[in-house]
Amino acid sequence: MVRAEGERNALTTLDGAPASSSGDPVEEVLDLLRARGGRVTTSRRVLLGALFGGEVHRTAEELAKAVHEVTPDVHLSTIYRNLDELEGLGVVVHAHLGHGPATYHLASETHGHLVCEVCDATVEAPPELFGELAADARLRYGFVIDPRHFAVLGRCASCAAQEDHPG
Amino acid sequence: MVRAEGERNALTTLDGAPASSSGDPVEEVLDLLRARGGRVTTSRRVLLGALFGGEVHRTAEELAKAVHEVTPDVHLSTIYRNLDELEGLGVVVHAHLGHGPATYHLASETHGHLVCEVCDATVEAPPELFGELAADARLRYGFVIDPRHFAVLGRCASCAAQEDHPG
DNA sequence: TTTCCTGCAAATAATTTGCAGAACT
DNA sequence: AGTTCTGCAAATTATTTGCAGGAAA
Repeated sequence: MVRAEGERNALTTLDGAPASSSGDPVEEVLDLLRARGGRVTTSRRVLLGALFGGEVHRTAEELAKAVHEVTPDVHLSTIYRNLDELEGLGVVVHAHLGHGPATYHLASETHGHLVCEVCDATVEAPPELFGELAADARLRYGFVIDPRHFAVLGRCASCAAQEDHPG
Repeated sequence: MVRAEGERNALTTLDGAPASSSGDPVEEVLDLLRARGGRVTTSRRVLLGALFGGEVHRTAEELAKAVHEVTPDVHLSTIYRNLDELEGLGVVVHAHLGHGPATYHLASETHGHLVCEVCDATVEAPPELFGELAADARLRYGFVIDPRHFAVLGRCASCAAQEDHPG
């Protein structure tokens, strides 16, 4: 289940266009950004570096902390603006896992989330888990669920167990 | 699908104890509150009146507006505190439907939510829709999903249609 | 008369925005 | 040069909290 850092690939969700440059996923995204009229800046490169390495789910604040280890002067508002930009590019998605701040992750890391209301543990669930629900929702309501932007709340295994036999 | 106001019942989730008084659901909840050492106040009675009549999903702000039509001096912070109290009693639950403020509704109105990311429309989905997901989540992860505190994001029928044939 | 509840003001947390200067193309 | 980004400060939104007076039991 642990994923090596180099293993992550960029732009897999963007219709098969073979990314141009180096093979470095960060540079691939930066190329895309430039192709869309955006500018390649240090803060964006470092943010992407943080996104492609490290924990999957991170808040803007946590990403800022990672960015600051390389470039301490990047302002939090810049992180927010860049995450927004990257989301528009389809590279990043955010999700609201229970209460607290939103978390951001790579769009290529598509999954749903099961979030424990008691201990805040997050289980990443493969999209298949939602297949039946997706089919039913479409059939009954014409509703197309978004498998990426997802948080289902409840009790994780250990917290549920503790509630069944308290004390 | 439209539900007459008087039809709503109180305390259905609380283990079968037949509520004492008048049959008015508001008064039933107030009895419960008093039994737990709480005090029956005007702001609580009016808030419960608002919850038992009117739109199902409302934000604290919207509930405050409804309360103010009867008693204009109830402070928003009191609404929050009372909603919290009622949630502790199991009478009310809140859910985060996409972005924006939390919404509150009666615990007896149990359902999941399908929220459109484009137009914010909310479809109330019966718990059965999540049956398969609930079973799989429990089987594969030991995770017990909470069918009440739920928001699945995606595209509603009309917004999904518009994306398929744009323009 | 004791404990709980309320209004008010202020604090908090997460995020957004206006602006003037700095950096990319 | 011309547009886009950035840092900073301040505004916004949603919610919480401390406190001192007022009300329910």
